[in-house]
Amino acid sequence: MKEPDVNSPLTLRDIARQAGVSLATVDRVLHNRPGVRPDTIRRVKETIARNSFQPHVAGAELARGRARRFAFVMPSGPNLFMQQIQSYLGEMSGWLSARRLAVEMVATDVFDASVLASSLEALAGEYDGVAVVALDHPSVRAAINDLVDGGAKVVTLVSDVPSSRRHYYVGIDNIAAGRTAGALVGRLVGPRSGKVAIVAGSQGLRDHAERIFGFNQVMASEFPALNVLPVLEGRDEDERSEQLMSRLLGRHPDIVGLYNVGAGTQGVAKALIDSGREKQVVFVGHDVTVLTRKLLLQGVMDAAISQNPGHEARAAVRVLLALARGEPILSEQEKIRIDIVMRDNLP
Amino acid sequence: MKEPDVNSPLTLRDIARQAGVSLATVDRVLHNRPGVRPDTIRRVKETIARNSFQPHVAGAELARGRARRFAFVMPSGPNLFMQQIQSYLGEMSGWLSARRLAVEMVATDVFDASVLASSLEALAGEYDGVAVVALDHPSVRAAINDLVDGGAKVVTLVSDVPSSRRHYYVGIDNIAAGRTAGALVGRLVGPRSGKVAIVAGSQGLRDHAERIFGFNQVMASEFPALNVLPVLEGRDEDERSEQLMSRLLGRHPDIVGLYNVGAGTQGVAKALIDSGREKQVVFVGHDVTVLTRKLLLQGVMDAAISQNPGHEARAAVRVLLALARGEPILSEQEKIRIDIVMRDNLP
DNA sequence: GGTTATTTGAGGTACGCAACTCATTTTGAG
DNA sequence: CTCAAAATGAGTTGCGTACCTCAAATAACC
Repeated sequence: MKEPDVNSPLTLRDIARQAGVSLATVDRVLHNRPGVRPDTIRRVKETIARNSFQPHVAGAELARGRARRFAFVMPSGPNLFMQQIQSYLGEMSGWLSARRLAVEMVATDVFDASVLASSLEALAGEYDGVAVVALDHPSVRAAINDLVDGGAKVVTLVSDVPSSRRHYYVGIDNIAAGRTAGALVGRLVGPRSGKVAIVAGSQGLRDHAERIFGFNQVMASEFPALNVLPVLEGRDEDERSEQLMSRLLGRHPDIVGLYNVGAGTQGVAKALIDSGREKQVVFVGHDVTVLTRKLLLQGVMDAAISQNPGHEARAAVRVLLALARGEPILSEQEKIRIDIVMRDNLP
Repeated sequence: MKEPDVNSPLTLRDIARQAGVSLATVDRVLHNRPGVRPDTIRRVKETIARNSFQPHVAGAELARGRARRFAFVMPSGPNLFMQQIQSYLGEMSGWLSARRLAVEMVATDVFDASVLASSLEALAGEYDGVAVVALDHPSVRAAINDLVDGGAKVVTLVSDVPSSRRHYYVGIDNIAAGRTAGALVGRLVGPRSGKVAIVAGSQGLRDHAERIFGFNQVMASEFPALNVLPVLEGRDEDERSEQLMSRLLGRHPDIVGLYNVGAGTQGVAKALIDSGREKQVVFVGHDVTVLTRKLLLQGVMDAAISQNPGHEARAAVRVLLALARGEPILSEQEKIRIDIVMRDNLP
C-alpha cells in the first residue's frame, strides 16, 4: 500500500481502475443506483475502504448543481431563544452562502402537537434538511418520520423526540444538567442543612422532568442534609411562579437552596428578593439571558446552567450538511456541553 | 435589487457582466493580481459588495488543484496534551481528506526559544498554515513573523505571542481562567477564613502569570477573609511540587484553599493526601486528564478548569482553513471557553 | 504625433464529481 | 443453444473557479 500522496490524492477514476470496473459502476455503487451485482458492489466498496478513499467534497458539491435548503422550525411569538438562533444564523450568512446553503426559519406553535405536526408535513419535499424544536407527541413523531421517509434529513433541536426516526439530536443531556444543578446547589450551600425548593414549568415536559430527575438523584445520594420540597409547577409564567414561590418561602423559613428548572425566572427572583433572603438562599437556574445575567451580577442567582445557543445553531447546520452530504458527523464537536456560568465567568 | 435566488446564485460571470468588465479582470481583482486601475478595482469590489457575492467555496477549492498542508508544532516528549491533540486530529481524518487537507505534527522543544524558532524557520515555504504552541520570546516572535511574511497563515495555540503578527490565537483567556479559579475556591471554602496556597510552574510563563493575576484579583476584591500565600514555583514537576507543598502545609495548619496553576498535579495531590487534610482543603486545578479525573472522583480535587483540547484542535484547523481560503472566521465558534468541571459534570 | 507602458478582453484548460445516454458484454433461464 | 434481461463500459456535459496566454484597446509620456 503506497503512502498517501498529498498532491495527487486518489480520485474516483483510481478507485475504478483498482477495482477493475468503470467509472460508471463506481458511481452507481456510490449513489445506490440499481443495476450492479452484489459481488461487484462489495468489490468496489472494499477498494474504497482499503484506500480509505473520501470523495472530494468540492467536486461533489460542484457537480451537484442545485443548492441545499434547510428549514429551522422554531417557536413563534416573542421568543428570546428563537431570536438568538436567528441572529447566530445571520452571523453565519457568509459561511452559508459560500456553500450555497439556504436556511429558512419557520415559526409555529411548537407546543401544540397538531399545529406543529401539520407545519412539518407542509415542509415535505421542499427541504433537504429540517431542524425542529419538537414536542414529544405521537403526531409529531409521525410527521418527523414522514419527513425522513421523504428523503429529508431531520435533526431535533434542544428538545428531542427519541422515539422518532430523526437522524440526530442537537441539545444537552437534561438529566446531566439536573445533576449538575444539584451538585452546585449542594456544594454552594456548604455545611448548612435545610430545605431545597424546585420550580419547574411542568413535570409533563420531557426536558423539565429529566432535569428534576437528575437533580433529585444527586440530592439524595450526596447531600442527605438537604431536604427537597415537592416541585412547584409555574408553567414558565412569571406571575404564577412568583406566587407559588412566595407562599413556599413564607411557609419554610429554613429554605437554603432553590433550583429553577425552566423559565419564569423573573417571578422566582422577585419572590426571593421580596422575602429579603436572596443572600442566604443558593439560587441556581438555567440559561444566560439579559435577566439571569443581571441576577448573577447582583448576587441573587449563584449559577446558571447554560446551553450555548450559538453552538446549537451552528451544530444543527453542520449536522444537517454532513448528513446531506453523507459525511461522517464529528459527534464530539456537535455535542452541546453543559456550561456552568457564575458571576466571574459570564460570557 | 432582486431576491437572492437559491437555485441560480450569482457567479463570477454575473459579477463581471454587472461591473462591465471581463472575467479576467474580476479574477485579477479577487486575487490581488497586478495590472488593474484603482478605479476599476473599486468598481468590481463595489459590485461584489452590493450583491454580497461570495465565491462558491467548492468551485474555488476544485480549481485550486493542490492540497493544503498544515503543520502543528507541539511539545515533544511524553506529553499528554500532544497525544490528545493528535488523537482528535485523527478523529477528523475523514473530514480532512474529504477536503484534501494534510495536517502534520512537528514535535519540538517548545520551551527552548532558539530550538523552537529554528523549528519554525524550517517550515517556511513548506506549509500553507502553521499552528504552534509558542513561547513568548523575541526569537520566536521573529520566526513567526518570518512565516507570516512568507505567506503562511499562523495560529498560536494554547499559549499566545501577542506581540507577533500571528493571524489568530486559539486558546483561553488565562486571566479569566484565574478569576474563575479564584471564585471557585472562594465560594467552595464558604464562610471559613484561612490561607490559600498557589502552586505554579513558573511565574515567568505567560499563561501561569496571567492565571495568578486573575486569581489574586478575585481573592482581593471578593474574599477578604482569605489570605493568599506567596506563589510556589514547582516547575511543573511532580517531585518538586510535592516537596514545596508538603513544607507549606506543615507550616500553615490553617490552609483552606489550594490553586494549582499548571502541571505537577500528581505531586501537589500527594502532599495534600499525605497531610490528611484533603477533605478540609478546597483544591482547584487545571485540565481534565486521567489523573485529575481520578482526583475529582475521589473528592481530593474539587474542581478543574478545563480548556477542551478537542475543540482547540478543531478550531485551529478551521481557523487555518478559513484564513487560507480568505473566508471570514466565526470568532464566537472558535473561542475556547473555560469549562468548570466538577465531579458531577465530568465529561 | 508617435511610442511605450499599462490595462483590459477573450478564451482556453483543468480540477473531481454527478448524472446521464447508449452501446456492448455477461449472465441466466428455457 | 438461443434470447432476453441484467450488468457493465465508454463516453459526454456541466458545475464555478483558478490560472494561464495572447491579442487588443487604452492611457501616459515625450
